[in-house]
Amino acid sequence: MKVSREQMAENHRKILEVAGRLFRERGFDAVTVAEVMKAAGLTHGGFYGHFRSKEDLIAETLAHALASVPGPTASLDRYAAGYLSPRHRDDRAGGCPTAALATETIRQSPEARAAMTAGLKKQIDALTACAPGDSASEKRRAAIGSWSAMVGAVILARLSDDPDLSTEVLRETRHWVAGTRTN
Amino acid sequence: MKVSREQMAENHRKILEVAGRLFRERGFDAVTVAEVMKAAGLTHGGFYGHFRSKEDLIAETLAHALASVPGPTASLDRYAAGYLSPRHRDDRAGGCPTAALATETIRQSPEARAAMTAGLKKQIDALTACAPGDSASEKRRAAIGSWSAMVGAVILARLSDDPDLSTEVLRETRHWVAGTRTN
DNA sequence: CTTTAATCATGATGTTCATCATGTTTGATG
DNA sequence: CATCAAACATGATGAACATCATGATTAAAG
Repeated sequence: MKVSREQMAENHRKILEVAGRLFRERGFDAVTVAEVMKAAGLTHGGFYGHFRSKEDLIAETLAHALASVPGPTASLDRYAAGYLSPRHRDDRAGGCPTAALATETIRQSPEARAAMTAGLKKQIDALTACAPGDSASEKRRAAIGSWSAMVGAVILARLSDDPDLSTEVLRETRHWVAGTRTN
Repeated sequence: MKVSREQMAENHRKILEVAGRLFRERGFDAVTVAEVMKAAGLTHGGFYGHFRSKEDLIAETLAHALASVPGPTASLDRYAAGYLSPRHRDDRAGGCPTAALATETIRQSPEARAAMTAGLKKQIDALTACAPGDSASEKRRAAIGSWSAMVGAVILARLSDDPDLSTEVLRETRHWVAGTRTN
């Protein structure tokens, strides 16, 4: 059952798409290759025509997901408001790959970590461009500190089983980031 | 081969200890029950005399590890300097359980998440006590924002495969946390 | 239109693991 | 010191899963 060149490219993209959602939702280990393929509308046997291994899928999926996520454009505060919203907290499958998979990606393949590192650099640069500060180094410091706080806050907010504490972490971190000295 | 009451308690403690290190190092899924028991100097069969299941072990291990980790005592800056040190970044097995296991604990049992939530509350309270600020709410905000930034920064620093970027994230976040308006 | 080879489906295979069944030793109890 | 049961060891068991082998279908190329 051969398919057209375009259909194959579309299948490949679909696999990355559903794998991205499944991984963010349930983690790398809990998601099976067969499950990813099924969610993509295919059978598990065809997987190895697209990827060398599950490890390979993970690395490619991370690169794809990090490239798809919208970065900051306007002000840092505006971006933080969206990132630190309950909406984002509750949408693991569609949200920031870093906040969803950070601690487990540390133990993945060098390729997976490289994809994450590239995403981190891109994000810091984008945040630096719209960060407050009088000098380039001040802007970069604000970008790095704010990004650390945003990622940490979403992770902590998701971790808490106390809804009040969870939203408090988001809200207070947002105000804290906005209230940083150099604005 | 029955052992004394004290020996059994010691074995139990040892299991929690080695499980804590192994989980932080390699994650929940990659560590096997047999491996934990072997590292504790026992065989895998005896495991179910101590715990109902692996899930149970995870929850108890988290509670144990979070209780063992030293919290902030002196100033917030002083604590941040240690937490955001390369030494802590490079010691996953012995470092902060939250920074090591946060994103995967979100998908664990309610008991495991409850342990993490309790740890988070304790940490926020301890940080609030030594945070800068003119009012109680300012102190608490500084505690929450700083803690989010600290956890996020260690996770990002571990994620990066670029050593320079990694230490930059730690250093800049430390200065950024120290330079917050209310000090 | 014929040939070729790529894409996917179906159905193993072998391993890894959590969990359990059973046996053995020996603290604890009186 | 005799009994009992707890704690651990040894050795299954059965399920889950990544990966592979093989075959069918059909785009693509000439």
